[in-house]
Amino acid sequence: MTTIREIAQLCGVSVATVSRVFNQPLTVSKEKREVVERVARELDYRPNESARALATKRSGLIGLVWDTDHRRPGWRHPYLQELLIGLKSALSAHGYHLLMLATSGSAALRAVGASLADPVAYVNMTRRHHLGGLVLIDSGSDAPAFAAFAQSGLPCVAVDVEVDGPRATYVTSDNSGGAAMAVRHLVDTGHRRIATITGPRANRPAADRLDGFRAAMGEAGLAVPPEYVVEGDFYRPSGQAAMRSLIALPEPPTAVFCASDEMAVGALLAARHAGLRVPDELAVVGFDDIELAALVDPPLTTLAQDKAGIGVAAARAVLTMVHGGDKPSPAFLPTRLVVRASSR
Amino acid sequence: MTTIREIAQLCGVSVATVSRVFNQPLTVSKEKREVVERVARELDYRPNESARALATKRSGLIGLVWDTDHRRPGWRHPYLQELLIGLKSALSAHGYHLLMLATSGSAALRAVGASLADPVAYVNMTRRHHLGGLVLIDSGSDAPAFAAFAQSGLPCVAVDVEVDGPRATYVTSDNSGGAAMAVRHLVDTGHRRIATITGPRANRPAADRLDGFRAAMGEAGLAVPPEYVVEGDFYRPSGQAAMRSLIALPEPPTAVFCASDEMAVGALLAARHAGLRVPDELAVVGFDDIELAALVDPPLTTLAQDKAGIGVAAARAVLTMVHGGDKPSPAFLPTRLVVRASSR
DNA sequence: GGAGGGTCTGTAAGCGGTTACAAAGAAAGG
DNA sequence: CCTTTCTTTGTAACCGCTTACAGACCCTCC
Repeated sequence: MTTIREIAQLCGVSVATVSRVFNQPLTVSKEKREVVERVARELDYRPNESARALATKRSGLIGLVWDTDHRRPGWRHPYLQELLIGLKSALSAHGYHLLMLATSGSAALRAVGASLADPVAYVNMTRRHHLGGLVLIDSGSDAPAFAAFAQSGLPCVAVDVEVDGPRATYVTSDNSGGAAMAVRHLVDTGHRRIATITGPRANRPAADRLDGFRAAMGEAGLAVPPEYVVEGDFYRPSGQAAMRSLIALPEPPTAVFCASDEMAVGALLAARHAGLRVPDELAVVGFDDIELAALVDPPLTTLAQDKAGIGVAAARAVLTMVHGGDKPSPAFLPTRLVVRASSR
Repeated sequence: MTTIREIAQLCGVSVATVSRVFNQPLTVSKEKREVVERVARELDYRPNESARALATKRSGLIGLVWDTDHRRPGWRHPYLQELLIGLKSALSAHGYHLLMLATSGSAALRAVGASLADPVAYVNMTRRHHLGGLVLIDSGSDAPAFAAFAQSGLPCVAVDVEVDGPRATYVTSDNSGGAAMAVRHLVDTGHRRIATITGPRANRPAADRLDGFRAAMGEAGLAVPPEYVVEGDFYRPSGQAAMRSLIALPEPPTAVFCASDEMAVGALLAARHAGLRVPDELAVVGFDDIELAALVDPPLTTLAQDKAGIGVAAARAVLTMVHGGDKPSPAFLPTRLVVRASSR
């Protein structure tokens, strides 16, 4: 690897001048600048990132905190891949790389005494690596830990979790708006008895979807009896169980809005087991637009999240703060109603 | 952040001694070692990774090269999430973090003139960040670029792509063994006319699956007419098209082994459109065991890959080389036949 | 012609670690 | 008791880059 010193020597200038050419080009005379640039190009010079990070206390790295939930080993993020694509492309565009930090439960973190339950060590890690900021991806039960990150003062952007702190914000879909769209769609197709299967009460997106559901039902002049609101946990089995209980009601709903596609698939299964025809006897609407949604039978009407867009928004937010900007307000990305055969 | 110098001062020893306590503890007398360790713990000292990387030319980072294929924007890795979980947990266990490198097509790489087609810049990036090695995740068309990485001399481990180089190896499933299992299963359930829909010819796992198919058919004493081997591209539409052509044959197969679940789902769709009952009139077996496989109608018999295990194996292989070991031979992880209703 | 003010450049002191080398002290051997 | 050897420690150079500071040079203006 060629160093700044070799270039300086070849060009007959000092190392400071070479460094300036790359960092504050305008302070160097045109002639020297051009010579240095030419030589650097010929030698394919790239600054050593470790040295640069050491000297400037900044590295071109953004940390990614994504812990796999060991209490729910089968749990999968509904759109991790698209999220990463968005994140990565937006970060790349600004010359940043994404560092996936070691997870809790790992020897690496145990060695430094860290776990998501003890975010201090994570924050420490961030400083040691001179990370510019953190992107926090929820794995179902990290919200309390994320709150601690947010308090640390590091630039933090959480995805689908509400956090607050001096330099912390979050990005999520317009969950209440999406839920409202679902309700309006069901009302438009003639339904009056509409139930919902919610996500965990403590989960912000889940709460917002429920709020949106209630608001839109109110606007449509429809009542929401308490037994029409069943709490699930976003996973398929809970959707199936919830649907079973709804079907068993004396006056079962004719339509159900599920706060996740996984639960909606569970609801479809329960309906099938009960011999209910979808969408004729029961309409089902999900949320997420996971790949599966288009492929189940019948294909699922759902609210598509702008998955990559959420990644891009998270990247932008963290970069804004890294570059010294004020913390952006939380972003709520629009969802899109995708009507398929499970509601007609 | 506390530094080594502060600790040295507090303990009344030199910085060299403190450094030794962490790097070569046995060369320091027990008394001093204990004092330093105690003080370090009290001050919650952690070495600065940038400084350490600069001095040792080693960072605790492994690079991840995963480019999203811009020519196939909809393409998704069939098991990225599980792969990352495996990778990350195995790397974490040894104190390494995973650095997702900026992708081609990004400003970051254009700035340094890089793209996957020009791996030199990637390699350069690896050196600048003092990365220990690279894990290469195929996005469908990166094999040529990966070959160049492998030649660079950096420790490289590719997933599902065959590479060779001084310190390059790869990890994949036992593709031929899996395919053979599929054939034996179909033969056992009474099939004689068995066709296959393959992946792209240039793809190593696809080729291996075809080899395994042929070998097992040979062992069973069954012929494989050329029209029973149709090339697909792993994606659903190609599976659907291939199945259509198979159904149109004068003597159509009674069973088909698809080299991916995506294509198998396509085959199911084609069968449904043609009015063929699965599994009675046509048995279908896939490969991968993606989440979808269990949920299509009928649920798909498939060969489950040890997705997280592949990540773990890749991590182990790269760490072996990082720690100076010889390059491990390619790993072929066993697959597991999951029999579902699409073949009975 | 000299003071005042830019512009450009080099010197050198960091950033926070690691480690070669030398020195000091202790232990072992003759 | 002296030499040799081993253990332990400190000094200082170095990793490669950034940047504060000061000096050199050239203009402009009075």
